[in-house]
Amino acid sequence: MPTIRDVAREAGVSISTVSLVLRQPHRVSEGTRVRVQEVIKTLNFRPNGTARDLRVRKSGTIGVFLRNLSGPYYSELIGGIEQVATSLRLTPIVCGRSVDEEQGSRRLLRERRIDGAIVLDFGITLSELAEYSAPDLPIVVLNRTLPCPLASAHITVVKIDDDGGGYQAGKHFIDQGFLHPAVITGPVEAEASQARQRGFFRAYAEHGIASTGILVIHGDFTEEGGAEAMATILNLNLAIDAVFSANDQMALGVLQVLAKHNIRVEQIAVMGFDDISLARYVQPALTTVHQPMFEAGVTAMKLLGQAMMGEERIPPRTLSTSLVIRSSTPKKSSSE
Amino acid sequence: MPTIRDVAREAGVSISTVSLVLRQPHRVSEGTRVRVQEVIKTLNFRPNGTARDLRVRKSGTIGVFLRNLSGPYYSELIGGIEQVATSLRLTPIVCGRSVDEEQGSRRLLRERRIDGAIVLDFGITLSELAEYSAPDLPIVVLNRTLPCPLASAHITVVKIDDDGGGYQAGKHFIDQGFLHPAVITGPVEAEASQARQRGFFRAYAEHGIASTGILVIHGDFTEEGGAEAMATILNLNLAIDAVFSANDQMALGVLQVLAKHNIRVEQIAVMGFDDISLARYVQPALTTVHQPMFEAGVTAMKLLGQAMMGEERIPPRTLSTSLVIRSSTPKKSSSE
DNA sequence: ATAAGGAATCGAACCGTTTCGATTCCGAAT
DNA sequence: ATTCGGAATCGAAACGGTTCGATTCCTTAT
Repeated sequence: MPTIRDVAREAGVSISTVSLVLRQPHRVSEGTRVRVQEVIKTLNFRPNGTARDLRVRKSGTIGVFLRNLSGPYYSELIGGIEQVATSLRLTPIVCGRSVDEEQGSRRLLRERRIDGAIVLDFGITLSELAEYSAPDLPIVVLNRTLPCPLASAHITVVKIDDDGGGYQAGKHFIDQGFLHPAVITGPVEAEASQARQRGFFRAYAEHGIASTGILVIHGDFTEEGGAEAMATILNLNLAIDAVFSANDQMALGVLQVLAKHNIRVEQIAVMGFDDISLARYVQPALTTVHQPMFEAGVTAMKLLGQAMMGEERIPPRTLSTSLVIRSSTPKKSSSE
Repeated sequence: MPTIRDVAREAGVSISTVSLVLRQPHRVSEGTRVRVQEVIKTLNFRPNGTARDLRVRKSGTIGVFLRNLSGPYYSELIGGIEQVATSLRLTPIVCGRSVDEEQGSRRLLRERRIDGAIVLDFGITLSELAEYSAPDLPIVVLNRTLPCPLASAHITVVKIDDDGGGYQAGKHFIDQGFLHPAVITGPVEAEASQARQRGFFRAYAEHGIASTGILVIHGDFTEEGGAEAMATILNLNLAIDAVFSANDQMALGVLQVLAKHNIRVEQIAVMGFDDISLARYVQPALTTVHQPMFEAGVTAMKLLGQAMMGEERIPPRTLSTSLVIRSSTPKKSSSE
């Protein structure tokens, strides 16, 4: 692999001239410029990015850290990020959950191989992020709440209005006439599902139904977990007429259990959260709360861009959800 | 951000000693070792990866280049890659399709920021890859055929047996009694779909049915494309009893059109290819040919690992598909 | 007491760029 | 003829680590 030195020698100019040809061609006379460019072509010289990074102290690269790479859920998010990143001349590189402490996302952060990061993987704690973040390595965190005074001047939060989404869900249930719902929430450490549940309760509270009367059971955000939770609920033999699941995946499990017991959504309605693409396809199609992932990607990347330009203490953004009504929540026939 | 120099000064040792503490602790006496480690901790020193990369001429990083980040299809592949990569102490970073020539995957390749690559994005041509590949930057390409003599000593191919999969599909149709199939294939430039179609034809040929009697129509691998293709087929008003789609996505579109026209799979059976997770969920559940993506990831990463150890001209690998029979291909009732 | 050998530590070169300040060169202005 | 100014080019110092060979310092054998 030829270096800039080889090119310089071959073209009979100094190293700095070659560099100039590469970065600020207008500063070099036409004669030498074309000569150098020819040598570059014939030697197939490509400047070493690592060396450049070291010298200019940045990489033109940002990290996107996901929990796992699955689902069109993320692909939309990344689509949004990429759209903005391209216009900022930045290359996003994405990493899945880092199992190994020494590899993956944490390594990129620790070793400063990136100029910024967008973090969704909730396996990376806020205190870790606070430690890694710096003026030249700002971080945007998705879907988390920061302890009240911004932990670090270089961390920005973009979140979905989970509480509002939960409220929309509750409101919709009430509108359809479901007054005896049960809730399948996520793991306790998942802030998002807490908020969803809170909003859901609020809607019912406004309608005069106290949360104390609503059964809550914890799931683990997986399909199987949702199924188990639903089975547990059925065993209790309560008079419920609807189930709100804190994410779509679990709602899928709920639908399966219901189908197995020959219970129709007219008897027990089901609602999810997220609007994963599967939601549209299952039978009956799942009513759910849509998360604006593409918009989240765009917003996150824009804010990261600003932070990379030096802006500090960027205030958090909250994006609104929207209701997607499908067939799993049919209006309840008049009689209660 | 402190550098190794700061640590050295603070700890009263030379730079080389600090480096030694970091990389080969056993070579440093216990006393200085703990002292240096303490300074590292208090200064919160983290070695700069870029500087290290430059010196040792590698990054411990490999690129995974996808066409788009969507779909659990890829998440399995990446799962396989990550599993092996971790054991090799390598960090995989994934990039979507690079729109901009100056950004994304191409930049990582060109600027040698990675030590190896696994390429699925068929937007990157083989000749490009041949140009980028080198002893210290081997590449594994998925699902492509190389022009006969290996184009480069540092490119390895891992592919799915598309032809075999197509054959399995054809065989299954025949077994179920469908003797008048139509085929919805992919874009002409997609080698894979050609091979699938070829295998499919072979099965029928063995059963005495010539490919000349089988209608073929081109789709674009999307759901809408599949729907359009199916609509076209229906308009022709032919006496077909089954449709083989070169991928699941298009098959989904086919199912929708069929449903809209109130045609049941008992009249026109449908089969896809890929086994995306949706296939299990649609109504009726889609019979399809499963691609071993996880295994593909594992294989690709293993071979890349070998190539990175210096092995050259690694022969291509082909992985077998398997049939997943669901409800979209019910056995045809005796009468033809 | 001295030589030999091993452990601990160090100095300096090096990786491949960018960039700042200096130098050369040339034509125009005085 | 001399000075001046700008354009073109260059030399050398970074950037922040790793690593090789040299040096220092002990301990042990002679």
